[in-house]
Amino acid sequence: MSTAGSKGKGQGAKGKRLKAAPQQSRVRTVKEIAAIAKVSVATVSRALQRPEIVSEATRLRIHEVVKRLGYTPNALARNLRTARTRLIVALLPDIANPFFSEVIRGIEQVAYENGYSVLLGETQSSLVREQAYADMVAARQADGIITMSHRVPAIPIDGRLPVVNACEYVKDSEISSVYIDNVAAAGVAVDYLIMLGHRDIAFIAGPPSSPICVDREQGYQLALQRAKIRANPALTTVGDFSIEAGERAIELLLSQGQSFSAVFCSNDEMAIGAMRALSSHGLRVPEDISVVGFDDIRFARYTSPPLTTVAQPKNALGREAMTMMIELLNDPEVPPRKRVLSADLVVRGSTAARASKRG
Amino acid sequence: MSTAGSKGKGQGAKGKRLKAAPQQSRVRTVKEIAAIAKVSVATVSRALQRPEIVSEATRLRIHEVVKRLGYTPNALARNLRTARTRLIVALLPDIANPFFSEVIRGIEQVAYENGYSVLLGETQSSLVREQAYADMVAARQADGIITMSHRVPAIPIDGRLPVVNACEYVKDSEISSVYIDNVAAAGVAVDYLIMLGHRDIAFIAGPPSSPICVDREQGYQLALQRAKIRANPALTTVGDFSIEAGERAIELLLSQGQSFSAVFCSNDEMAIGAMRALSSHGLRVPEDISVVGFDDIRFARYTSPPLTTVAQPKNALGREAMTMMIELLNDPEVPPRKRVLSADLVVRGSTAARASKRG
DNA sequence: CAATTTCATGTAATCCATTACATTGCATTG
DNA sequence: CAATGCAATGTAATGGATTACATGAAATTG
Repeated sequence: MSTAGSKGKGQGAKGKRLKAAPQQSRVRTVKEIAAIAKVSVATVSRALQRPEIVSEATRLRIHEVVKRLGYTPNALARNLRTARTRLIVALLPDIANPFFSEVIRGIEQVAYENGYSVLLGETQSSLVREQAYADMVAARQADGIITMSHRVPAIPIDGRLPVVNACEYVKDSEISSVYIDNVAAAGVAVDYLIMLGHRDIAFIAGPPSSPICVDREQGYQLALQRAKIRANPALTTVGDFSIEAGERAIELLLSQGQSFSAVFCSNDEMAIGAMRALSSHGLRVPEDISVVGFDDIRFARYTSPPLTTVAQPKNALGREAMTMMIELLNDPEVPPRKRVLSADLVVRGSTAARASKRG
Repeated sequence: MSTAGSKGKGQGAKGKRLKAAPQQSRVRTVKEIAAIAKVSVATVSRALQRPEIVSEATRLRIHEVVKRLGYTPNALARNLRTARTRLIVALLPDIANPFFSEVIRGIEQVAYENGYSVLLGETQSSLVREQAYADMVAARQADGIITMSHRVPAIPIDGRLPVVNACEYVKDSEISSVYIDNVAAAGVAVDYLIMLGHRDIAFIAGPPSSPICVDREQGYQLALQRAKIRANPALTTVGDFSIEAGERAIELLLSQGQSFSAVFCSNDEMAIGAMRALSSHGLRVPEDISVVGFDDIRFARYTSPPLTTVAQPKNALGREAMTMMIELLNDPEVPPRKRVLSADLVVRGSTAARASKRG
């Protein structure tokens, strides 16, 4: 069932080496433009940077030449001089993760609107790679870093670190962060399950190294307390945010003979895994077990049943992070901020009132 | 159900402007390192670039100073001099698309392994943005472009364009491309449906502007011909690769009263949409209708039923594209190649033998 | 031992645009 | 009309590294 596979062929047809066609169009420099337009390089630069301070006649002349020769100023030279690259590193563990890819989209949008570009910093959770990207800032190849992990990369420069934290947050009060109130959001989700009559609510946590996971767990605990439900520690398991982790968590609970009528998961992937594992054990969602996820990734509404989940404002998180970054770069004196966006519970088909009788 | 929202406060507590703490650690330059290590700047540069040509004593001395002062060479200055940025733009319509995000991951991996970084060029299919990223190459802010669309961005430089095409392909024989044989791959999928006894096979096509979509449709047509099945044009509809498009396509077919026992979709999202629409009409997959997708995105195996689909080697496509790009940058003389990777049909639960009797 | 390499290092040009400072000419003002 | 200001443009310094070319010393060769 494999559909062929061929190597590229060797030498191209006319593989002679045409030595860059004698086409008159080499790479241009200000100097050439200046010479042709009969002005100094300074004037060319000014005509391009701040046209209003150049007389109309010269300006038009220069622009004509620039256009005719297709001149584009060398960004490297400019950046070296101005000490700004207009590049921002977006540091994230995994670009294929649907949550992060939505966030990065928000980042990209605001970046584009402001003349910045985004450098992809996929770390695969490796500290080495994280550091490698942080070093790009030190090497002045990027102006700042938006990190989606809970670590603040060490950048050996002094003064204000050009770092903004998104989704996750760090204790460091010098670092601006955007995130949601995970304790509250998780609480809302669990409140809802309780309202549906569930009392034995399992929790699939994320890696405890990340503060947001701790918060979500705390939200879960607090919600139970509010409802005067004694939390059963055996109902809490830890996963790594993968679909498989969700499956394993359910397998574990079932194999231990735990009794529960609902599961709250720290992210949607684990919820999807959980739903799969449940149905493969003949348990129906939501009739037998209700499932709630977290994030509201693109596919959450297309699972069957559609997943009830806490919707993070993914795009807004990204947009806001980039906005803060630009603010910070424009004025290193602006005080760091911790910005909290709101998250909403989206009720879909994976949750239902607790069945009158059942484990 | 909303969880708070707060603005940052105005002036910071000690908002005086501390004039970059007297901490002795400013940004360093070769000059300083050279002065401290009592050598010339050339020697420092050499000690860092090609340590082997510097005597051991000096090398160690320089490295010691570099380390002690935490010196990182200014990448902008280096890039300006060497005319290389080691940055590659990855041009794609949508980073949140799970197919592309896997490809870009492959790109990122090879880039990282070779000391390159990836600049995210999300275009939202806008020509303006596509051009904006292409211009970054002209401005020497990036070394090349890997495009995942079927257009070749216009870069006003001469000689070999530093462009590689991934997933899609362009006619231009001067541009290297990596892709799968879409005609064959689609054919394999449809052959399989035919083998299961299906004869009325609907096809949900993608945007005809893209060559790969044309190819997939052709593969579908050819497979029918091979089986001597007269293609029913009414069974082919066009979508835009979105889940909603898949739903709409099915709605349309059903409302027209078309009869079919299988649907082949040009991508997985549309297949997911199709499955939803089918089941919302009380049609069971695969008992009543078989569904086949294309791409094998991460979630394909987690739909219910799990989706039978043509698995594109997403990571390999990305890796290969970046590999070609590096080759091309290292030697602009290497002839352009068209590299075809193999794709395999992955049979899961959304396909079954045609029911003995049924529309 | 003189002649020739080789090795290690230094000097200075170079990459290309930005911009501080200098200059020129003209208009305004008292 | 001299003095002053401003507008337009030019000259040259600057950003920070890389590297071609130059130099001196040590090693090799005949």
